[in-house]
Amino acid sequence: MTQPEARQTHTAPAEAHDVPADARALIAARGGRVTRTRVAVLEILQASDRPMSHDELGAELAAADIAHDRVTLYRALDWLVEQALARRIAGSGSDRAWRFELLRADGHRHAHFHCDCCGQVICLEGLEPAVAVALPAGFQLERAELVIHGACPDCGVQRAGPAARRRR
Amino acid sequence: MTQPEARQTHTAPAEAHDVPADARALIAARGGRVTRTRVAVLEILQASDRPMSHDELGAELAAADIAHDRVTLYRALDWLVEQALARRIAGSGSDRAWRFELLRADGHRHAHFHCDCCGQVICLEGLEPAVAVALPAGFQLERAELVIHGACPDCGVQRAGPAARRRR
DNA sequence: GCGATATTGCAACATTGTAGCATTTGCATC
DNA sequence: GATGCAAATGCTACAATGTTGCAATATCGC
Repeated sequence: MTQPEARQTHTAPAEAHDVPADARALIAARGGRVTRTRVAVLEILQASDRPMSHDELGAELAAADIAHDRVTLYRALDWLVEQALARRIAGSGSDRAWRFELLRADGHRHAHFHCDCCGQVICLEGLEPAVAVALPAGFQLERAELVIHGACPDCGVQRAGPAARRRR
Repeated sequence: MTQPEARQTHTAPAEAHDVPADARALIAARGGRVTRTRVAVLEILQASDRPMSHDELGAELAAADIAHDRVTLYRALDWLVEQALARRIAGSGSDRAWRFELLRADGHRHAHFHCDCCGQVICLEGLEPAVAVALPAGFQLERAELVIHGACPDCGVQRAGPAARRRR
């Protein structure tokens, strides 16, 4: 998994009040048990500005020296989604893994940018899928997912030829 | 696999002009060998009005009594995509399989509707993702994928309670 | 019909996710 | 601080979806 390990993430104790709310409190408030993995996962997501995959989360946990099991991680994420603390977005591109991002209280929705080059997914804050579209009769709209594909700033510059764009 | 040559597979002369172009000709024109699986896959896609997954294609092939291998099917589809005869769209929802649809010569793009109930994907012809959006500096747009989630006409009516909407 | 080589078909493996179940842990209570 | 019990964990297995390598086969130009 081409992942340059450890991105900006990590919440140093000093900046604990930067995050929306205390992870432990959020978990406890929902009647869930405050466990190692849940707290860590929630904190990592709070510190991240883009959706993360199981794999990336796992790497972060490992980097932080937090013992965890693959299945437990899946279950912790499932729980967060179930409790409406996070939301699951479909992997776009050839990367068929789920990604997770914190759900904002304001129900804010935004589009995502998928870099076909490095596979990274980035939130496009200012871009709300304006789908007041007229669906054919009978279809019930629940939500719209908009994914923009292309090259991110990092990849855009070093992109040499079309061969570099093999699907990923 | 005793194949009585000149198998005249489908393509009943009468409906030959229904399909965009003869599958065999399309394949040959691109320098590819005209093989059982490629022709059949292309014809099935031509006859379908919605993107199909490997699985669905495989079922169609089986139904038409066309011997095929799982890997061969994958490769035939890869080839079609490579030759710009088809395009691959990411499975949305929890269904992480690719789906394929014929690429129209006019480069027409449209959005897709994913039924969260039955998992079916349908083309929304009249709906082109209007993403003349202003991407942040540095991002290069290549294409936009718009997926509308909800319930299709078939599922919409019989949808009883919220329990029926478990992710799928 | 023949030969070169593009495709196939098979088996093995990779990735991502789930299910079942015994063991451990968090936490309310004593 | 000790205790009990359900909630979580951490295994191991398994399922779904793809991919890779390679020998056997079928296409197609001659």
